[in-house]
Amino acid sequence: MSVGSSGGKRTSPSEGGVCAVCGCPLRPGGAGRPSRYCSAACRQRAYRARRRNVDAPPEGPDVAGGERGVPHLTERELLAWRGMLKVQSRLLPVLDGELRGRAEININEFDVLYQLWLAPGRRCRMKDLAQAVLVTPSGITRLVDRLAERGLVGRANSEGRQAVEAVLTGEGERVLRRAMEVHFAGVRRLFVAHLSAEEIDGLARLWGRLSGTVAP
Amino acid sequence: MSVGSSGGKRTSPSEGGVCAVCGCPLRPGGAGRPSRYCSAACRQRAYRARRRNVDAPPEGPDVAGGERGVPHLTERELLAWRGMLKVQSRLLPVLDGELRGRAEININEFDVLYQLWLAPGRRCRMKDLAQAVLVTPSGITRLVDRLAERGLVGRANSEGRQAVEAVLTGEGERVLRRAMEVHFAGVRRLFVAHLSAEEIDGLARLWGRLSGTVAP
DNA sequence: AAAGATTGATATATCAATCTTG
DNA sequence: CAAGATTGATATATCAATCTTT
Repeated sequence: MSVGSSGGKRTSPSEGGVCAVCGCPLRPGGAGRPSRYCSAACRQRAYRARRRNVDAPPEGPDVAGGERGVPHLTERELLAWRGMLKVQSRLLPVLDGELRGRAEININEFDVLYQLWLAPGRRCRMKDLAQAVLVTPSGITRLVDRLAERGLVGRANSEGRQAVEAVLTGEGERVLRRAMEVHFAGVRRLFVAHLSAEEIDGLARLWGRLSGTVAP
Repeated sequence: MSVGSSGGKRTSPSEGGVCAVCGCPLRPGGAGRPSRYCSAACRQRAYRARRRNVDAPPEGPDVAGGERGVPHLTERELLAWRGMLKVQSRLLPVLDGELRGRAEININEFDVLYQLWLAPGRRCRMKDLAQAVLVTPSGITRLVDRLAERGLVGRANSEGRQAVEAVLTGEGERVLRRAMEVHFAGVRRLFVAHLSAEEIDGLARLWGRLSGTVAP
């Protein structure tokens, strides 16, 4: 494919489909991409047929390499910033996977249960919960919906107030205890274990200072 | 609403709708939630009618507060970890918004253009690009699709190789230069400006060490 | 009217499968 | 077949609007 192509659409498989090579009916197929061929052999045959009429693909423009420094930041500062992004986006999927696999909740659901558990009375208004979990109001509504369907939290509208509160249930607390066991062990193994006591202190101080700079 | 309710569904607005109070036809309405009332007045009337037959909602279980320490981590270690999550998830939406508003790309699209710009020949295989941008293979396919539709990158399949390469176009580089101006100024203002030189160095070193611990 | 919660539409990521090519 | 890329289905977040209650 040549430069500038945006990978245009190919012919879609016919409805209720037959193999594009031999015409055999295709298996119904469940999730994932639907197949156009009844077997790997037919797929190969189609490939070889295509190969016969292609010519060498044109080259893309080879822009000369130049400066790579970025505006406004030194290399060191760039590393301090992008390193954080990298570390976090490598670690979070691992921690999320551990929770899904061993505690049946994802990492955002964990955060909701954890924040409720921290709060006095194991309860928190939706608005404050959204702040703590770092999602939007609609995000917290749907997170709580999912957890409520499983009986891990309830909704309360105590004393005729406008605000709705989410409340951690007994079952929710049981799930959370198991999840904390898994999750915080993971945080230690993947993050804390690689840092010195001074670095831990330094980070804790530094995050505290930065948290003040972008208001919630 | 009482505890344990999961906020069950309400009657949905009738198709092609009329006001639930006065029966007037509803305005067609564009995005967002469709309305059930023709005016705020009718909405209020429905509310007052509902109010007449509700009794005090039952209270939720008020679990006694207990221990709040978490397993496996000290308080300090917990701060060092959760502070990073908090700072990053507060800063990223701001930086994303700045890019969308002033450079017409989002922060993941920025990352793709930036990584291509860093690479020799302004080009990079899809697989390596996915690694650099920290998304899955299907994620990078779709990101490049979007950018290619706008002419900011192209696809090349040079020298009969299996791998596809994404290539930064001239237009892509123009957009990127503007975006870097906006973005890295934001990173300085929101992050770097609040740290000492020693802290910057410390962070850069520390991220380098951690990056090695969870393999790409 | 305003604060807070919810909802339909939508954007965009991942997952699980297939396609493409060597 | 294996490595790499793509795609349909799906999960889940945000956005823009309305609903709910004070």
